[in-house]
Amino acid sequence: MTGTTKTPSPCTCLRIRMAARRVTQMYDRHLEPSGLTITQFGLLGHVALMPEVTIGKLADTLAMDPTTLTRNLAPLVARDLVRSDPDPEDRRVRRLDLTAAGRAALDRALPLWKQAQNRLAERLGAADTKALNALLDRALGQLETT
Amino acid sequence: MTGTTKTPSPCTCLRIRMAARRVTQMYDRHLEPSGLTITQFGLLGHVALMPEVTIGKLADTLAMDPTTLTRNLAPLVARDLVRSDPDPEDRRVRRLDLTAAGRAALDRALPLWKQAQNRLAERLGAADTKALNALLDRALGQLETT
DNA sequence: ACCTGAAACCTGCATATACAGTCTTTGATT
DNA sequence: AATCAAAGACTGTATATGCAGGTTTCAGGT
Repeated sequence: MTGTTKTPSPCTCLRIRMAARRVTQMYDRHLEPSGLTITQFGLLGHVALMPEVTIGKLADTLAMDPTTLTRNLAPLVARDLVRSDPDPEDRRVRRLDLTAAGRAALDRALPLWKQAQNRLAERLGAADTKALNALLDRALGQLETT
Repeated sequence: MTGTTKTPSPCTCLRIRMAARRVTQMYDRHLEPSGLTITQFGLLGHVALMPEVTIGKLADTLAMDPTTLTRNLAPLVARDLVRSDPDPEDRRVRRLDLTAAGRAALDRALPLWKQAQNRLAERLGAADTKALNALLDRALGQLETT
């Protein structure tokens, strides 16, 4: 008997965190056969689209602290899905890239992610899904650098 | 130079997680003088409104795994802001309550939370804030028990 | 009284998150 | 060339999150 949530909490932060928990769980369950979490899937996807990206740049793109990104990359690097090599031009920075195994893992996970995405849209309805995405995008724009 | 987010990521999950990170950071910074995180503030507030609540019931209300709630309560219990006593009627369950110190901490933090809340509404605009809250509430309703 | 299944919570493990502080490297200034 | 400030990433610590599996307790059936 879940489902007796009686708290019309006035706090936007709690609400968005609650929703993030639920949505994350849903995506993680769909992705489970791939051995990736939604966070890891997102990292692989972004590295695929941004070859040679640095930690700082990617962290900025993801609104994630660079130290958090470093830790989140660790299991992917350990499993040899992502390469993180120092740039010979500027040895302060590291350049991220997918390995062949990383590309393969991403390809395997893609249909599972699509399933989750469809499932969510089904639950929320097309209109609400679209509206939610738009609102979150606007919010992210307004909260840059906080 | 934060602020060059170029990813109109099609993934609702990543978006909501990004927004949750940003919003959480904002609230945590406002709450910092109180020595509470927004999570801890939320727990104190809910325990205040639901005296004698059990772990399971509160976890359900917050869309949070009971094991997560147990861990999140630990620092509050350690600092003697929350009491977590076994129910004599049914010794499987624990009953949560605020201590006097917990009540005081909550009262001290309240104006800081209000500041954060106002600040967010200011950034997003009144209309978007309202719309976002409503959408998140609907989403949470649709995602019950996932 | 005994067994058994379910309920409620906890522990072990792994990932996710970020602040403060540190180390290395770079580039600019003298 | 020596110095020094800043950039980029990592480490230490602490909280946040949830799955798998375990323990204690309770309620029902025999």
